[in-house]
Amino acid sequence: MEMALAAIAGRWTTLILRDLMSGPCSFGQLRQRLPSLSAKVLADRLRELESRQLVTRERLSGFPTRTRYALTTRGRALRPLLVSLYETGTALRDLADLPR
Amino acid sequence: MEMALAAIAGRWTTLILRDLMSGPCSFGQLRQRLPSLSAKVLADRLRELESRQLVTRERLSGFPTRTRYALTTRGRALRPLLVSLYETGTALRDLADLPR
DNA sequence: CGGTATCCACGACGATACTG
DNA sequence: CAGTATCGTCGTGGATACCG
Repeated sequence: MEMALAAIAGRWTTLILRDLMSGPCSFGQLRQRLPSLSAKVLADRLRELESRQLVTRERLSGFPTRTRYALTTRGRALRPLLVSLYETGTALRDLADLPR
Repeated sequence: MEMALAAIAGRWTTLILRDLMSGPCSFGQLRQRLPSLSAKVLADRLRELESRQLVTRERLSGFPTRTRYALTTRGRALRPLLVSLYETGTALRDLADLPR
């Protein structure tokens, strides 16, 4: 459990992973999908995910620079966990305030 | 996903929930199972879990005082998530350092 | 476009001591 | 036994400004 929690630790991390689940993204694309997230925090998260070997970073040639972030095999291994987070959230919502 | 993450937020929270999954516990029993956790932090977590309606607190009569913590229906709804955390952790361990 | 560099505020965590 | 009170530290997240 600690390994999995460490993988998704940090605010916004799960949302970034979710976006990458549907395919590689550039830095700017991620910013567009997560507008309330500053560049610094997004860069922090991506560096963390890279160091955890969940995401790869690839600089594309040309100018202006483009960067491509993609999930690794380890990163894709998190998909069932994200699904479980979603399903659990739904279950909690359905049980909100009603029973014991 | 935010609902589920909010439910398990906080250090030690998942471990406390896991212990309660196997049945109600007293404060002291939880301390025994989580020796590296101070009384203050355990009390903090239990108050949070209570306010999130995931755990109930029941004071038993007699002296010295005993307290019984138990999961609510909402709390039990977290079981699949804890299982998924465990399985994902195992999967990450199996993929450690090896492939892309 | 894709980031860094600074700086700050706030809150979580934890140690220690004490109490009904 | 089951907590509360107090206090300090440290890290995280965020705002803002700037750079190759």
